[in-house]
Amino acid sequence: MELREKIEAAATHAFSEFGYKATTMEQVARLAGISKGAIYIHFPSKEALFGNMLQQLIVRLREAVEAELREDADFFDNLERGLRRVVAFRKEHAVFAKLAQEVRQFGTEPARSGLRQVERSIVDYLKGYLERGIAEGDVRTCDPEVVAFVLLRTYTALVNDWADAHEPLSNESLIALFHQLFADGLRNPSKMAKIR
Amino acid sequence: MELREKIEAAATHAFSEFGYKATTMEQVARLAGISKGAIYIHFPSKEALFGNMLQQLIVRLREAVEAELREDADFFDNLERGLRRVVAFRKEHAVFAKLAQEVRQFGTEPARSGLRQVERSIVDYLKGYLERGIAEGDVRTCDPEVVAFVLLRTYTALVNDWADAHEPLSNESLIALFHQLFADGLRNPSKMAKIR
DNA sequence: TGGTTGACTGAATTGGAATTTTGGTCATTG
DNA sequence: CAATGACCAAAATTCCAATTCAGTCAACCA
Repeated sequence: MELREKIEAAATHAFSEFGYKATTMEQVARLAGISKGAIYIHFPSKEALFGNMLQQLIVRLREAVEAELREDADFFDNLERGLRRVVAFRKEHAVFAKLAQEVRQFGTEPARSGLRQVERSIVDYLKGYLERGIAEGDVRTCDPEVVAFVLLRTYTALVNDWADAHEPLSNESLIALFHQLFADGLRNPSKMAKIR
Repeated sequence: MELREKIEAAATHAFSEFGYKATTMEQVARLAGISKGAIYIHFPSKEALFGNMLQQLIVRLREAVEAELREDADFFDNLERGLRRVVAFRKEHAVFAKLAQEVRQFGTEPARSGLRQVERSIVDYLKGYLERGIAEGDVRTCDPEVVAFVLLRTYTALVNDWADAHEPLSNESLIALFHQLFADGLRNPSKMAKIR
């Protein structure tokens, strides 16, 4: 295992467990079995190490989702497949929840801007995916940027905030809810005649 | 004008402008043109004064929305009417945004629990409204509690957070977006055949 | 001698003592 | 006797000393 990879693994572990500000470079070094100075041969700063981790997580998540998609399936089928893969990643994206909590509690600036960047990546990805859906005629014409934003925020609200005051949603309920809300809408199809 | 009403008006004004922790009882008294002690004849504590204001705002908002609803209109028409009334309330519900910002910045506990209560009121109201929509057959069967939660969170995300990184949405775009997302869903109706 | 270390530095953060502000009370007053 | 504002205890804020920690670099090997 390359030294760089050892550092990356140690950093991911530490940041995931303790958040940004509570993990020290000393700690990462010890976890990687090297000294603090050696980290700086591979990464110029703590923020760079952190950014690198987020980048990698995003890439891994995207690759996992993409492996799940089917060329021949329609947009909503694939949305469901992707969502199913994402919720299975609980362990991996617990970091994001941890960091969000840190931002709420301490306002740690690098954690905040890191999360902003993660949000941008995800919204951009969803946006491109929606654009393809529209081009192929599966999705109604809409502003893909806003819709992507709403999809992500709905997901995080349901996964992170809903459980504050309710039983947490099972993965299946979450997927069913998304399908019901966004694919088909709330309108009762047997009353379609009532549309003005 | 009753003394109590004067105090309420002064409190609403102060809390709206400065948030919870930055408004002092002295200040409210001065704004109401009375002395600090006099407030305590009508309200037992600062928190009570604050809670009273939130309560009133909620009631006024609900009444304004309800005045807009039509017995003979279907669920989604009425949702649109209500939403239109709510967005016209910008001035009034700026307090909520102000308080949310205070909670993020300082974590002021009374502001946090006040907002929790406001959220509960609104979700409860939406829930009842959804239940009627389901009973009357306008709305597809669904869990009204989760859906109410998602509707509110989507609204606040679009009104409060979307503008952090984009042009703010016009009232009309917001209403159109809600209609498109939740009433009809994203699925392109001309491809309905593709549903498995 | 190139790669690694860990003592070192200055900037940032923390803890807590001293000081100020403020929610709430109540004897006094007009 | 309704209203006031001086007063009190508690909470918040301000300092400042002590500590922590990101990042550096002279010394140290292998």
